Amino acid sequence: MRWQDIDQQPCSLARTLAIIGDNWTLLILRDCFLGVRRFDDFQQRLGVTRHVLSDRLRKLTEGGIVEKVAYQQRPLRHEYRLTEKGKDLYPVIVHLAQWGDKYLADEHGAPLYRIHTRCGHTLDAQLQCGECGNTVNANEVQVKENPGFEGKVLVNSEQ
Amino acid sequence: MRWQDIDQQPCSLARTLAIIGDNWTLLILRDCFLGVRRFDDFQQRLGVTRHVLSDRLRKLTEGGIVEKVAYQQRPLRHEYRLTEKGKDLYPVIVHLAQWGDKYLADEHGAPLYRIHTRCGHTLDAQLQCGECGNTVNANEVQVKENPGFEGKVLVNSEQ
DNA sequence: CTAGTTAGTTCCAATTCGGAACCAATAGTG
DNA sequence: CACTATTGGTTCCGAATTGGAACTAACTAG
Repeated sequence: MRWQDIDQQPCSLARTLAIIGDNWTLLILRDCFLGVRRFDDFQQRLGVTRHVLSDRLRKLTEGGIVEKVAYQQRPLRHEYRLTEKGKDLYPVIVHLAQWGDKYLADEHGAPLYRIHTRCGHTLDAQLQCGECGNTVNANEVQVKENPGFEGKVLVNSEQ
Repeated sequence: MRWQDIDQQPCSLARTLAIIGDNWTLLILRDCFLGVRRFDDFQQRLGVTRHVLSDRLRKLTEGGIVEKVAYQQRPLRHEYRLTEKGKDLYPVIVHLAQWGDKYLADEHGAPLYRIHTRCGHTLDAQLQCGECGNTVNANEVQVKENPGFEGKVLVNSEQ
């Protein structure tokens, strides 16, 4: 199977990764959340080649994660802004960054840190259940199959 | 810049993505969390070619996210199991899947759903601050630069 | 002896990437 | 006016990676 056909799979994660799962896209989103909006700024910060950047931004735009907004006429120029749909990916970015802070930081420590302005502390991101409000541990989650999608899962044995 | 040099960047997210950010790896991790452990099972479920799978599993092993465990001698055979470090990526997987459930499901709905066994409800994953216990919104987080890493960030303007 | 199982490796053609140059539309400078 | 800079791309080419298929190694079962 080719990677570009991965969105055909009956899996929400696979379809999500078809839009944002390739090599540069999550880094582009990191920069979006840091406020970067312009083509050349992305290109210089990331060091990605211009046609790959162009391709990824096109896919993000088609996926409704960012939108092109004209910020001037004459000459017409656009910038890329996160949509609400795009902003909903924030927990993914935070958890990825925090995992890197925890496991991959060098002797200088993490380059960035995040403050939860509401409580004033460094953000310690946790997975929370919106129903009961408790912090969720991986082993407290049970995966079930939607009847109608049979035989695509494997939920057996202790993980 | 080549993708394989991305781990040189002073960014936790970039270094994380150097291990798990390429095309198939997050799908491999999805299957890990569903209990898949064996080479051929990964291969058949994902449809990825065998040498790409081999390469990705090697990187995950080198990164300490999974470990090879012998499950039989004669002939010696190994399976791949998530380490604690790997299990710490669970929030990433859940948020990616939930985002797909919300935005990309087709008429049949999401193929899988997750139950928070502690409260019995469908898991509604939220970003939580471990310090204050509250649910965190993206605009309640302020990014600061670690002094010593100057000029790599861009925290201006409303996102 | 033959077939099957499992975890890979090897080979080749096709696709994608990295690097660099180039293009279009316009503004600013001398 | 000519020349340079800015911005957001596109085009080209050689190099690297991928997809698909076949093959290998080390056994076990019948």
